[in-house]
Amino acid sequence: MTKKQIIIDAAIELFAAKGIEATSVQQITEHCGISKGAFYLSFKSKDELIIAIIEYFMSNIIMDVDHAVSETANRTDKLYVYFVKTFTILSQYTGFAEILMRERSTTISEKLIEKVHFFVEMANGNLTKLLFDVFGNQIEEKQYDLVVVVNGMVHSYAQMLFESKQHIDIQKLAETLVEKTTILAMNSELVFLKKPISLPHASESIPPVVEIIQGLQQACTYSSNKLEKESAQLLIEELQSDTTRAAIVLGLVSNLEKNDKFEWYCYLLRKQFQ
Amino acid sequence: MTKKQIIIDAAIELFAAKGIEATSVQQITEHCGISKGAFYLSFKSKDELIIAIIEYFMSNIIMDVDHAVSETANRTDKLYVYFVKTFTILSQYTGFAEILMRERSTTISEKLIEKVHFFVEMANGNLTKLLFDVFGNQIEEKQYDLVVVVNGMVHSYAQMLFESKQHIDIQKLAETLVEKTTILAMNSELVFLKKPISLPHASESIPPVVEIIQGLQQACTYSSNKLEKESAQLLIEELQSDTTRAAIVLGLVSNLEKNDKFEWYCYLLRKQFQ
DNA sequence: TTGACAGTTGACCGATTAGTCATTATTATA
DNA sequence: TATAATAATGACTAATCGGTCAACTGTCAA
Repeated sequence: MTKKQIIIDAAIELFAAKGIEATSVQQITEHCGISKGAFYLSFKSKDELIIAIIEYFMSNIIMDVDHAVSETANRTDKLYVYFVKTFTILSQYTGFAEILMRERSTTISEKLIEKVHFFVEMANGNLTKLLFDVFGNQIEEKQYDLVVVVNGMVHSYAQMLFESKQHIDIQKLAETLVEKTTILAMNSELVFLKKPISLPHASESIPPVVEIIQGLQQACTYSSNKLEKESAQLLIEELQSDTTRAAIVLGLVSNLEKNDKFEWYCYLLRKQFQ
Repeated sequence: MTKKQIIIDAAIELFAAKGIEATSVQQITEHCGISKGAFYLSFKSKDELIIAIIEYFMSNIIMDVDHAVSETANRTDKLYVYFVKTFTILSQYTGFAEILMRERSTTISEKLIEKVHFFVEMANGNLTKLLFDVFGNQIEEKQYDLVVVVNGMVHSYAQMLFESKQHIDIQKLAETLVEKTTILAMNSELVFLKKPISLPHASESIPPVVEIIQGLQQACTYSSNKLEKESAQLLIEELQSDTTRAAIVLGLVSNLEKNDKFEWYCYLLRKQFQ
C-alpha cells in the first residue's frame, strides 16, 4: 500500500467522523503515524488530498455500478442491479458516502466543485442510458425528471441508512425502488424539466483530452511494467495526434485497463471511442 | 428589529455564501457593523448562534407550511399547496435552505443534531398526516416509504434549484410533484419501511414540556405587553401542574400566539392539547 | 569507516480563530 | 448638570490552522 493510500484511508475516517473543514492535517498525520512533513511529500496541499479522495471514490463508484449494469443481460434486471450495486457500494464506503451526502461542495476550492459536477453529470448520463435501455423511448420527454427523482430517492434512503445505523436489506430496498421507478416511468405524464439541468461550470470541465493525458502520465510514474509504460506512451501520442484512430486507442486501452492506476482513464476513453 | 435578529440575518447571508465553518465571528460582526464584543452580548458562543438560526428557520418553515395546508379546505388541493409553499419558502430563504441542504449537522455540537432531528420528525409527522388526509387509509402500510420518497423528491429538486441559479416555475413543479406522489400513493404495493425511521437520540428530545417552559420564560423577557406576561406566567404554572387542563392552556395560548416570540411554543402546545 | 543521499521529522512561521475584558460612549435618572 | 447604569468597543490571549525547512536518521557503495 502506497503512502498516499495510507493517508487517504486515515483522512476518510476522520473526514467522515468530523467533517472535512474540521479535520486538520495534523490530526490526519497523527492518525496514521507519520509526521506533518511526510504528508506534504505525498500531497501538495490539503485541498489536493480532498480532490484525490473525491476522484478516487467517485470514479470507483461510477465504474463499479456501470460495469455491474453492463454485465446484466436481462433488461428488466438492469435497474434492480443498479440499485443493489449503488447501495452496496454506498454502505461499503460508508465513511466517504457520508461525506458526499452532506458536504456537496461547501467551502472548498472552485476546482473541486467542477470535479464533482463532472462526476455527477457522468453518473446522470449513465443513469439516463440505463433508463432508456429499460423503458425504451416512451420516457423520452420525462427523462430529466426521472433522473432527478431517482437520485432523490437514492439520496433519501441512503441518508436514512447512515443516520440510523441499523442494518438494512439492500435487495428488498432495491426491489421497492425498481417498483417505484417503473410506476413513475410508465404512468407519469407531466413534465417539469424540458432540458438537462445545467450545472454552472460543468460544460467547461467536460473530460478534456488534456486531463486524460495528464492522468495517464501521472499513472505512468507508478507503473513498473514495461508493456504498460510503452502502451501508455503510445496512447498519449495517439491522443495528441490530429487523426486519432479509435481502433488503436481501444487496443492500447485493453493493455492498460487491468492496472488500477489506469482504470479510470481507460473507462473514459472506452466511453468516448466505443 | 432586535440586535439578535440583525446578527442572525447577517450570519445567514455569510453562512450561505461560504459555509458555517468557514465564516468567522469577526466577519459576521463586520458585515452588520457591530463590534466583536457586542456579538457576545447577544450570543454566548458561535454555536449558540448556529442553534438559534436553525431553530428560527426550521420552526418558521414548519409552521408556515402547516398553516397553509390547514387553511386549504379542498383535500386534493392540500398536497399542491404543500409543495408550492415548501418551495416558495425554500426559495425565499435561499440562504438558509442551502445551509440545510448541504450541512446536515457536520461538526457542530451534539445538541444541534438532536434539535435538527426533532424538527425533522415534526415535519415528517405533518407530512404523514397530510398524506392520510389526501389519500385515506389505503396508504397505511406505505406511509413511511411515501414520506421518504416525497422528501427525496423535494430535496433533489431543491438542490437543483440552488445549484443552477435559474428561476423556476414553482406552480408547475408542484403540479408534477403532486402527480408523482399520487401515482406512487395509488399504485405502489411493495413496502420497505414497516416502521418509522428511528433517528438516534431523537426519542429523548421529544418536546419535553420543560423545554417549552424554558422557551416561554425566555420569550417573556422580550415582551413588554402586560397581558402577555401574565398569560405566559399562568401558562407556565398550568404546564407545571400535575393536572394540566387543556382548555386553560389553549385559552392562554390564544392570548400569546400573535407574538412572534411565542408563536412556536404556541404551535407546539396546540399540537399537543388540541 | 566514510560520505552521499533519499526519506523523514517536528520546531517553527504567519495567519486566523473563538472568546475576554478593561476601557470608553451613550443613555437614563435625579 | 452630575451621577449611575447600561451598551459597545477593539486590543488582547491562547489555541489552532496550513504549510515550510533546517536538521536528523538509516541505508547503501566505495
